[in-house]
Amino acid sequence: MNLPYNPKDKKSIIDFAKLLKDKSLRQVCDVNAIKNDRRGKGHFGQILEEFYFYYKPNSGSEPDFPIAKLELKSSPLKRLKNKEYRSKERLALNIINYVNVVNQNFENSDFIKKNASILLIFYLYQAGQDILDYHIKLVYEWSLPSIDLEIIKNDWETITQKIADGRAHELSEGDTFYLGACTKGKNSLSVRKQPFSEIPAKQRAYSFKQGYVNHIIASIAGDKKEVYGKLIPSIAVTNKQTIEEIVSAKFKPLIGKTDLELLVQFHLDCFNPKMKDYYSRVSKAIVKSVLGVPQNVNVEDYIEEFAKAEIIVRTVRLKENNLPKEDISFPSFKYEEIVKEEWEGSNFKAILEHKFLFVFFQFENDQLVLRKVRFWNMPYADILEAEKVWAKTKEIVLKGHIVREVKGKTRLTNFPKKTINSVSHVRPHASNAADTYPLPTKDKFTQAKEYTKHCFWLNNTYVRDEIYLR
DNA sequence: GCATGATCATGC
DNA sequence: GCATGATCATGC
Repeated sequence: MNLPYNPKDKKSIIDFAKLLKDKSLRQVCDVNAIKNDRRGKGHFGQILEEFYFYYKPNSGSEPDFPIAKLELKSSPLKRLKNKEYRSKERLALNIINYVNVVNQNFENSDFIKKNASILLIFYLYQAGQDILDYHIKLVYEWSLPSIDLEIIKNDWETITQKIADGRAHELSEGDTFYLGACTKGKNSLSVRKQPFSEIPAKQRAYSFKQGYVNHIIASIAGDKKEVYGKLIPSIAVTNKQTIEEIVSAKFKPLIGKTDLELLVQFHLDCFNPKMKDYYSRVSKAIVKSVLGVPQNVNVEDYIEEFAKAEIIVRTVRLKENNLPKEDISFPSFKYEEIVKEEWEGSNFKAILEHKFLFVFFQFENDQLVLRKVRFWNMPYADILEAEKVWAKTKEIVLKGHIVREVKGKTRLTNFPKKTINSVSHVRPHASNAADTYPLPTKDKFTQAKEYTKHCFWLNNTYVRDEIYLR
């Protein structure tokens, strides 16, 4: 068959791909040849390969166009309320071959062979729409930028080291910054062999984190009228220095100083100690000053490396006995959503697989002292513990067994308590009792169709033992 | 003193 | 108006 492009010539492939811009699959492919069972979620890329570029999908370690050394990737965009475009998800790359990778180094790895140069095709996802009608928005050839290479190499080595340690089954996306190891496969039963342990490991693929994909989108969209993400000033990660090292170095001279000393040092004189949220505001302001972030923006939105890695910054006040004064809350969950989720795709697991930056202050003679700064992500065993809390919560909502008893103004619930699990528990997270989300099942005890918003919390004892003291 | 339920304050 | 990060209040 005569191809409409030359598969040995990179430019020819890219030129042909550019014709996809502002089109849909229906407009460029022979739709009648596509079977109905190929039209579901996840088939966009396969249809593109088979019915536009005319080659059979492959999953070898070579790129899709081996001679031109070009990999083809398509991925969905979403549109925000403010009309800006963002990546809908992480960008999944090649499957990690646990057995082979331990004999490779970064430069000659399957990852580099496959993804050094990628032909990126971004389309706008619209719920309910036939995938044949998705609008193709961006077509671009992209290669690993040198500015990110050091961090990505570090990430690759972190993943490889864990496999070499016989801990492939404990991999988590939170282990790394830009390049993650995301689960891949139909469900948690998709496992494969690892070289230094008998334990089967979940199948995983390299992936660029969503925040990193947003950065790619912003850089390739250039000065387009439609906004595709944001370019953020960098804290200038210099060669051979990790994000951890840079941030630690910035905080190091300040460890042991009091909140008042730090406020003076950074000319932050606008905080009234009588304000209810004084400490959280002071902590945040200090963190911003240390990292060079203007006071009116979020750290996560301003620092390029934090945005790309989707690092979550949390400040914690410890009591003199090292116990955090409060547990740590997350956004409230919607009852109607959690009952439809599976653990693998759940919001809670997604949060727990993030990289966190914890900033610890501690009370000392009624003063607050900057004690420690720590990058952290949840170890695999603890994610399994959190899963129990999540599963129990889902079950309770599903059965409508939330309320156990009403005592005056207080309702006792069956949600997992702090004493049940070492990692996490469920508590209200609302403006007041009337601040509710609808229930999928009427509550058996109160007959209510809605219930006060709740969220998952990290136990303060867990934060003390596993994040602060460890 | 802590666990659990309830609520606050801000910014977008 | 509400999402988010956080703190308050009360009973055991």
